[in-house]
Amino acid sequence: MKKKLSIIDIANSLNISKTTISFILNGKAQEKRISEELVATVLKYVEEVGYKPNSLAKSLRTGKSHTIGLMVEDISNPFFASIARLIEDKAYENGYKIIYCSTDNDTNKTQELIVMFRERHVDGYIIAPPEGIEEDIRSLIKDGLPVVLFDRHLPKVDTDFVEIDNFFCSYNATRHLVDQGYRKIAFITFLSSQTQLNSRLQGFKEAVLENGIEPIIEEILFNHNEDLIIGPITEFLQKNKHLDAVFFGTNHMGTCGLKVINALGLKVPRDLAIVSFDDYDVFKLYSPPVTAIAQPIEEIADNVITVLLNKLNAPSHHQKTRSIVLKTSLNVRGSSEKK
Amino acid sequence: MKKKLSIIDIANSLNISKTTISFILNGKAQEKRISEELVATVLKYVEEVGYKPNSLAKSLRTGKSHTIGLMVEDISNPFFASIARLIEDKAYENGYKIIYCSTDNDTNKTQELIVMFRERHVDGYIIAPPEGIEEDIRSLIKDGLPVVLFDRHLPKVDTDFVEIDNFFCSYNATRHLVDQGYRKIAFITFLSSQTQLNSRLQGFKEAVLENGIEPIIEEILFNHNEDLIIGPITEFLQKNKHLDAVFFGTNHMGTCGLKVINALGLKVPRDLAIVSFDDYDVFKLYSPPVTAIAQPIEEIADNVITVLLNKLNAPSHHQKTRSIVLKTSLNVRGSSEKK
DNA sequence: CTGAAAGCGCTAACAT
DNA sequence: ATGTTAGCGCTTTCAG
Repeated sequence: MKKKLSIIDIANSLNISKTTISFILNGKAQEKRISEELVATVLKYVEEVGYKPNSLAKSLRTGKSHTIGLMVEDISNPFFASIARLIEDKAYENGYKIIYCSTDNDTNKTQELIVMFRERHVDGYIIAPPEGIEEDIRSLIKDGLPVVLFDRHLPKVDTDFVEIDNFFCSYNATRHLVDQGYRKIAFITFLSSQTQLNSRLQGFKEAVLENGIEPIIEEILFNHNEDLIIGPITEFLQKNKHLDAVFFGTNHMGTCGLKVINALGLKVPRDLAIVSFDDYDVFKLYSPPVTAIAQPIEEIADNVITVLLNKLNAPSHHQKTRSIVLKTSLNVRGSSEKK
Repeated sequence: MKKKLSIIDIANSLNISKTTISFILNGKAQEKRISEELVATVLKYVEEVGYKPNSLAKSLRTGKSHTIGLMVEDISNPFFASIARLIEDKAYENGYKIIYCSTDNDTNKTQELIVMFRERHVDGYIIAPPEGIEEDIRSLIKDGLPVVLFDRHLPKVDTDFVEIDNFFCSYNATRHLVDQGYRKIAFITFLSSQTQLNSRLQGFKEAVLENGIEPIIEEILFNHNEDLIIGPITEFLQKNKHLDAVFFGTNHMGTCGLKVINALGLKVPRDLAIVSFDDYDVFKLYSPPVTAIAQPIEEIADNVITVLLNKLNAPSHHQKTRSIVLKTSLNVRGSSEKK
C-alpha cells in the first residue's frame, strides 16, 4: 500500500537537498550549522510521514550493520537462554539487534556460522567458543572485529572474555562435600578441554587430594541428545555403588544425573549426596533441593555487553584486552546434608 | 589484512564482466547459456580466493534479507527457548537466519519491535502475539509480508497460525483430575484474553461443569518478575485450603506454583493434586513427578517453519491461510494419583 | 548553511 | 554467450 519512502521523496516534498536531510537525521545539524528552524521542520515532517531510513542502504554505505552475533552452546539450555535474554535486552537498549545461533560445541558448525556472520557483516561477536576454534577467532580479531568470549576462553588467543572463577567455586563446592563428611566423591563432567570444564575439574581434584581422597572422575562425550548422557551416567553409577556423593560439572549434566538417580531409585542424600553447577528451577524444586553453584547471570551479561559496546565505540582498536572473572555463590541445600 | 574482495575484483582478475560472474554465482548460467568451462573456471577461482558476495549489497538490490524475525514471549522460558532452537535449526538449513526478540507480552514493546524488524527488512515473521497487536499484524500482511503466528492466534486477523488443541487438552486434563476423584479443583492462569489461555480456561470450565463441579478460577497478572506471580499464588492457596487439586495454565505458572507448594509445605498429591501445562524437566523431576500436558514442540517448530517457507517461496501471495492445530499428550504421573 | 555528485557491491534489463 | 549500464538508498566530500 503505502509505498516505502526514501530520503529523496522527503527531500523533494520539502524542496531541499537530501544531503541536508541526511545531516539532520544523523545529528550533524549543529556541526554543519543548519538553521534550527529547518531542523525542526524536517524532523517534524519525517515524524509525520513516518519515514524510516533504509538500514540496509545505510549499512552498505557505512559498513556498520548494528548487529551483534551471539553464539551460544545451545539456546535451549536454561543457562544460555537466560544469558541470551539479558544480552538481548541490553543490546536493544543500545540500538543493536542480536542474531544468534547454537554451536552445539561443534567446531565445524561454529566455523560455518562465523563465516555466515561475517557475510552478514555483524559488527561484533559474543561467543561461548568450542575447542579448536582458535584460528577462526584470531582471524576475526586480526580483521579488527570486536570479539568477546564468555563462559570459557581460549588460552592461546588474546581476547576479551568474561567468565566465572571456575577453579575456586569447584574447589569450594568439593570442600563443602568433604566438610559434610563425604569421602567417595565423583566428579561427572563432559570430556572436553574447554577452559571452564578443565578448571572445574582441577578445582575438584585439588580439593579432594588436599584431603587425602582419591579423585573419581567420569568424563562423558558431549552430545545434544540426552539419552547419550543418561546412558553413561547410569552405567557409571551402577558400576560405582560405593560412591557417597556426586558433583555434576554443568547444569545439563546435573539434570541428566537427577533423572538417572530417580530411575535408579536412589535416595538423596542418604544414598548419594549431590552438588551441581548452575542454579535453576530444577535444582531448587527437587526433593531434597539440590546444592548448586549459582553463576551471576546478570553480571555476566552486563559485563559481556559492556565490554563489547566499549570496543564497538572505541576510537582506537588498540585497547588492552580485558579478562573479567566473576564470583559465584554456593547455595547449600538438602542434597548435601551432613552425612 | 586481506582486503574484502568484490565481484569487480574477481571480474578483473578473470578478465570477464561482473554480470557473467553474477549470473554464474546465482545459478543462471544455464538460462544464460554460459559455457560450462567458464562456469567451472569462475566457480573454481571464487572458491580459491574465498570470495563471498556482500549480502548487504545483495539485499539492498533484491529487497530480500534472508532473515526471519522471531518474536517470542520470553526466550528464557523453556518452552519458547526449545521452540526457538528448533526453528533456528530449520531456518539455517534453508539459508535463513533468525533475529529474535522477547515481547514480554507487552503490546507497546511488540509494536516497536515490529517497526524495528521492518526497518531491518526481515523477510518473514514468526510471532507469538500479545493482545492488542491486531492492527500491526494486519498492516504487515497488507504490505505483503509473510506472517505465521504460533502458540496462540488473533481471532480478528486472518493469518496462518499453528497451535495446539488447547480446549481439548485442558478439558481432558481436568477430566483426568475428576476421574481421579478430585472435586475442589482450581485453575490458575494468567489474566489475559490470549486465545490459548482462554481456550484452556474454557476447557477447564466445561469439564468441571459437566461433572456438576463449581469452577474455581484464579487469574494472575502477567509479569516477568516471578515474585509477582508467587505472591498471588501463595495468597490464593492460603485462602483456599479446601482445594484438593490445582491445574496450572502454563509452565511458568506451574513452576511458580511448585515453589509456593514447597514453601507452604504442602504434600502432593495428598494435600493437593497437580496438573500443569507443558512438560519439562522440572515437572519430570519433581517428587512426585507432575502430570503434565506435553506440547509437540518439534512438530510445532516444523509446521511453523514449513508454512513460512512456503509463503516465502510462494509465486502468488494469494494462498489460503492455514490454521494448524496439533495434538498434545497428557503425561500422567504421581502428582495426580487417585485420591 | 546547502547542494551536486560519487560510490558502497550487487542484480538484471538491455544491448551486442 | 557476454558486456554495459542503471540503479537499490544512503553518506560524505567538495564546491559553492
